[in-house]
Amino acid sequence: MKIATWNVNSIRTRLEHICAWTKETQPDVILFQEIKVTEAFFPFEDIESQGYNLVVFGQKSYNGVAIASKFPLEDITRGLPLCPDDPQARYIEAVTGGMRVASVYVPNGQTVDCEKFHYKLTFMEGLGAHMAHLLTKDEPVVVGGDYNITRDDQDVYDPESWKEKILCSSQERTALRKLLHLGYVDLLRQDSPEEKNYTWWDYRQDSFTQNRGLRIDHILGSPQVIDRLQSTGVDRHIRALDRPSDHAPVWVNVK
DNA sequence: ATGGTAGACGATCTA
Repeated sequence: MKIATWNVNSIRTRLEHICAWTKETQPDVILFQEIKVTEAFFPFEDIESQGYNLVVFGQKSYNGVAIASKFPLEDITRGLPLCPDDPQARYIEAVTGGMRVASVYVPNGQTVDCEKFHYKLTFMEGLGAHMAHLLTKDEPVVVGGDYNITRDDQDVYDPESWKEKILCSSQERTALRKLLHLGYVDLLRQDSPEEKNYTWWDYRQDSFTQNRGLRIDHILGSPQVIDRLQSTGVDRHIRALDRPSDHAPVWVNVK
C-alpha cells in the first residue's frame, strides 16, 4: 500500500497537477493539507473520478485537510479530539485499507516566540497526546503531513542561516522529537538515513532551482507500520511543474 | 534589516 502526503497550497488551483500525479504514481491513500476551501466547494468529482473515496475537513481561504483513499474510509475524526475548540481545520483521521491514517497541518508559527508560535507548540502538545492515545489501540497508524518543523540540521539547506529560526528552533524540534519518543518512527529518515530529502522550497529567490529547501513534511508510523516498511520517496519533479505548490509530495510503501 | 513570491480574496493575511 502506497501512502502519500502533499501540501497542495489550494486544492482547486492544483487540480491538474494532482490528477496528473495520481495517474503517474498511483498512491492508494493521499493525505492533503492546505486545501484552502470549505467542504461545500471541494472538487469531489475530479478526484473521485480517479478512483478515490474522500473525507474533507475544510476551511475558507486557509488551512483545510482531506484524505483520499482507494479503500472505504471509516471511523472519521475531524479536528484533534483534545483541542475541540480549535477553529482552524488542521487534522483529519480515518481508518482505511486496514490502517489508521491521519492528515495533519501543523501551524507555521511565523516567528519564534510570537503568539502564533505558542499556538504551534500548543497544537503539537494536543497532537502528541492524541497520537499517544492512538498507540493504545494496537493498530498500524500513519500520521503524515506538513509538520512545519525540520527534525535536525540534515533537513536544512543552510543550517547556519536558519539557526533557531522558525521551522528550525530547538523548541519546535523538541516537540517533534516527543512524537518519536512515543514510539513513532520518521519513515523517510528510517528508510534513507543519509538522504537530504527536502520537501519544501520557498517560492522566492529561485529556491527550488538552487535546491535551497527544507524537509518539513513527514510521515510518522507506529511500530506495526515500521515492520512493514518497503520504500519511501519525495516526488521532487512535481515541484518543477508550472505554477507548482511550494511542497513536493512525500510517500511510503508499506506491505 | 529587508524583501523577495504565491494563494485567497477583494484590503490584507498567511505562509
